Amino acid sequence: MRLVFMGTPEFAVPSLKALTAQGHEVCAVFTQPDRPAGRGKKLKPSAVKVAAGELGLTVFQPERIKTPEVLAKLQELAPEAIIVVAYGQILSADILNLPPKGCINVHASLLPQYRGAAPIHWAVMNGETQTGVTTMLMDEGLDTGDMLLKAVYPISEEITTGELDEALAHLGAELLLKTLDHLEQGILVPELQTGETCYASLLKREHERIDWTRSARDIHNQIRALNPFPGSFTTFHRENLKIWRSRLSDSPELTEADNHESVSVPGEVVSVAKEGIVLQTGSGRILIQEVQPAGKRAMPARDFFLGRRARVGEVLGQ
RNA sequence: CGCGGGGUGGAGCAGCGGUAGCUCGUCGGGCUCAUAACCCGAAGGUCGUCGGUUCGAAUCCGGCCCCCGCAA
Repeated sequence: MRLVFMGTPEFAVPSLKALTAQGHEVCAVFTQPDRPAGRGKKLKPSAVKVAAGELGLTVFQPERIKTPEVLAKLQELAPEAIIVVAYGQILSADILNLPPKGCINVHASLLPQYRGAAPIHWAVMNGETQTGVTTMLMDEGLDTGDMLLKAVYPISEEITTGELDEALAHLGAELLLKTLDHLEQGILVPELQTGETCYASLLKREHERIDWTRSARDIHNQIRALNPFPGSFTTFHRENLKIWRSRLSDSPELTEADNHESVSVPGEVVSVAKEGIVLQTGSGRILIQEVQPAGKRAMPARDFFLGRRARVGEVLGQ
């Protein structure tokens, strides 16, 4: 099928590669313009731009997609369908109506749950036990189009957003191929989104700070939800400290610490063990395994606390 | 030139002008039914790099390389 692909981050790359590998004709790739990123405000190309370059595809990076020039270009390209995977710009009705077979979007959640920008982060943050990917026929709303196909994926207790993102990116790519296949066969049955919906908004700085009065499970979910980006943080000795990895159960140190009946306040260091350090929370205790102090690289929590001479009884987040 | 922190034995840190120290790890020995616990001992460092100041620099000054936090 003759297609135009629109996508930006790493999540979209497997879909793009799958399309070309399957023999679809990707006549153009649209992605966000290179943005200043990293320390020196250097311009950085998007993951999709890099992949498209490797595949030898034509790339367009309009600052705004909703211009007459871009519309004219799309008309000239005359795709049968436009594939959109985490592009980052809202398409106008003119574009949505342009391809005869419509605009198809791959979204990283089981719609109508977690519409919006950060569906994976929020699914993990909220402690969901499963999520998935959905393909839909785009309309003018935010992830409100009629659903085409879905694929379910479990969220284990230890998986991080980064790991889940990668898994769903590949699952999404497969689902996209299947969707196009069914589309060509004419056996797709678009399904209206009904029932309970929720939105996954962009993360804000306050979502990153750890509130030690919450439960150990909530905090663990937060930590893995924000790994590998942007990270959860707390403070120690008045410095910011990112927490990258934690564990709830299956730890001798944890169960042993739980047996002590000592009174601890949320955020207090209960013990320093081989696997990391055990902290008290508002409900239960959590093992912190990997941390990163400001200006340093990530390191085992044990190394950090030994080097900084942390003691049992000190309190984080103050 | 966006703001800022840092590069010291295997790891994490301290030292900030006078021949390098702490915790952990490692190795050897001891205690113990046993141990990731405890005790004794040992090995291991051109202090990122180049140059300058000085009687003398990890420590002061300048260049370069590398790592990271914030902001975008």
